Amino acid sequence: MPPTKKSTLVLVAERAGVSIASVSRVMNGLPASQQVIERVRQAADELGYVPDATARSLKAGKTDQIALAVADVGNPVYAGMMHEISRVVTKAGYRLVLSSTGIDPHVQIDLLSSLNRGFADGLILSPLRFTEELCVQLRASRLPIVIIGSLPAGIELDNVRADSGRGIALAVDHLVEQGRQRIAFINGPVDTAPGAARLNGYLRALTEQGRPLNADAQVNASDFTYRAGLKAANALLDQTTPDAIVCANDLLAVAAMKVIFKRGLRVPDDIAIVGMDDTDIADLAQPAITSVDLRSTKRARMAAKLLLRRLENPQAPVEQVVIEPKLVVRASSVSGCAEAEL
Amino acid sequence: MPPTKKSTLVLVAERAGVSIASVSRVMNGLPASQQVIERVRQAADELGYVPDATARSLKAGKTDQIALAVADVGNPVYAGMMHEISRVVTKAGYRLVLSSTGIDPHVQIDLLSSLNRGFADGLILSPLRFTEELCVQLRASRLPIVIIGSLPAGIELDNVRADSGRGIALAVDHLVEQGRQRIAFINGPVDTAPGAARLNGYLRALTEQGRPLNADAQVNASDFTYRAGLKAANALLDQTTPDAIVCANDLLAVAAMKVIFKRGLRVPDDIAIVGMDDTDIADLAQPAITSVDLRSTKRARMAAKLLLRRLENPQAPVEQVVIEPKLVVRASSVSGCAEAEL
DNA sequence: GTGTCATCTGTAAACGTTTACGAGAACGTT
DNA sequence: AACGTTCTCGTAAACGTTTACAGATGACAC
Repeated sequence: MPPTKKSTLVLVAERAGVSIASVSRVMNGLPASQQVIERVRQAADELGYVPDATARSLKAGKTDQIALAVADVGNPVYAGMMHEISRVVTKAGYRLVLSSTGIDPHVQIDLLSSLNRGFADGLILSPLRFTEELCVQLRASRLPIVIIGSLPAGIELDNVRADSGRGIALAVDHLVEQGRQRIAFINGPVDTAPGAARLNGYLRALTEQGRPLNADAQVNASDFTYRAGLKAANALLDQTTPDAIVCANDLLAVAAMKVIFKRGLRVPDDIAIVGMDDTDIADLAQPAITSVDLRSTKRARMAAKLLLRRLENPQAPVEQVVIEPKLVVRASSVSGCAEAEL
Repeated sequence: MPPTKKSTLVLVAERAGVSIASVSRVMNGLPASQQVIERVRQAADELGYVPDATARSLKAGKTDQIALAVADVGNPVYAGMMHEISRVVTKAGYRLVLSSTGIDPHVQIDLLSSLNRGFADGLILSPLRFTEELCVQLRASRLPIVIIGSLPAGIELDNVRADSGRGIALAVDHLVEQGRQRIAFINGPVDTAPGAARLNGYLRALTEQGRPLNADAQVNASDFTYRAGLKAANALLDQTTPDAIVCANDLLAVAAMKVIFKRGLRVPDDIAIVGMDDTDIADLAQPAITSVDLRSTKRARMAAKLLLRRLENPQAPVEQVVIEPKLVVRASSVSGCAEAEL
């Protein structure tokens, strides 16, 4: 199948009757006489020569690769982020190396140590949990790292995060405005960074609105997935009867809605629903789901740019960006306008 | 931020008072005296030594990287495939380099030529269109390539594809069985490989069922996306009144359903819907959408395994796998059982 | 004809590994 | 004591580039 064996500078040089240095220069557009240029071009064409990326990397001390590590490639939020990051770094001439770390922090630690082997020039990391060991490795890394998500104290890295607590507050305030009284909350696991922030935002928002905190009104799904959401929603509706549910992401929201329908209740008439992330799913659902836009593609773009900036200038001051969430109101939370909204 | 400068074999060797060959041997677990092992270990620890991936690649002639190129990372089908491929190749010790090629064949051609630079050991490619130039490059590649999707004649590469034409036929047959009379079709662009196969399947299935081929009953969305689906569905319903619609993927199906609702019609009572790909979206929709499962994760897994096999044994005979589609029946196509299905 | 300068090109070192080869040591056998 | 084995370890070459340096050539002015 391979038509010819791999050809190198040496082979091209022999065929062109010049030194390898000249070949290298011609290939890189450095000054050379017209005659040498032509002979090298021809020899290279005839041999189908392409310079070897590995050798070049070794010499140059850079790989032109950027590593991206996210918890779950299957999650549409992360998929969208990947897409955006891929776009930005590709335009800057980098390749993207993908790691799906899952929820286990150990995989991330392995990743960090192999990053130090220099297979990439930098890393964009979006960790769900921070263990002590992970923090140690983060501090010890010799290569630039940008974190998507909030950082524990004592780690000075470029990062960009959404204020998801504030996002939940937007949702709660909106529901209060709509006259909802019993606002429940379906969260993901609270031992993750996003889970903790969202819980925090929910409690704070209710308090600020002068609402009682009712333990029954809050359940935690075992994961940020649709299937976990079905179980959580059933548990919630077994133990209480809310007139609104805030969900920690859109998958949980659509699961909640499914459970509500199955129990013969209506959305938004009986129960209003608000999701989070503003993915396509919120828009596709029937009725369309009000959702807090955490600007995931914007965050992804910023993260990529922060990393590119640091690769250019390793001495740049650490930058920490917080992106404001935005509520996108759709039919699932506004009584009486379900049809108008469509 | 970087705590120490990068350390190399030479530095470790100096500190341990041995030769670099000994250090290399110890690091790779090759035989050495107890004394040398201990001195090297200690020196390496003190210096925080980790072997350099690039240098190792150059010497070994392999990168331990596999490239994956798909049209659109944002599409949930591809996201799921990526996830699966990532899982398989990671377990085999490879990293995954991601390329989002978009719909432009030129990006793929660039990718192929840079693949010949040797930044990866092999490639998994899922092209939407085959241009002549792409075929030339595919034939000329020195590195193993596995194609996901069907191949034009004259290209001998490992590949794994779904019989999506047959999938459409399954959908049509199912709808006929359900007593539907006017079965319309919302396809994607027909100048793509999947679009052509699906159109073909639709026409053949109708013919085999002895149904008339009605030009009005078929529209092509400009893309396999939700937004394009809305326009296509509106166009379709403006020009004809089907009692069933087969859609070339789930996004188009959910778009069609949205349009149907907006026009005050019911699913499945007035119009039955069948999608394709059997993504989460089909399951989440309300009502849940019957969908043809093209086994994308299975195809992805097979593709990854084919590539791993070829990397082990470059001489292995070319393998071409066709995966049979399967119809997953849900509420959107079965009259009167909408509630039962939930 | 000599000196200065610019321009082009080849030699060789370097990037950080792995590994073939051979030298030497340790040890047992005769 | 001489010899063969076995084991350990260092020397050096190799992987395919880039690039500092110096040598060669020619042009030009004096």
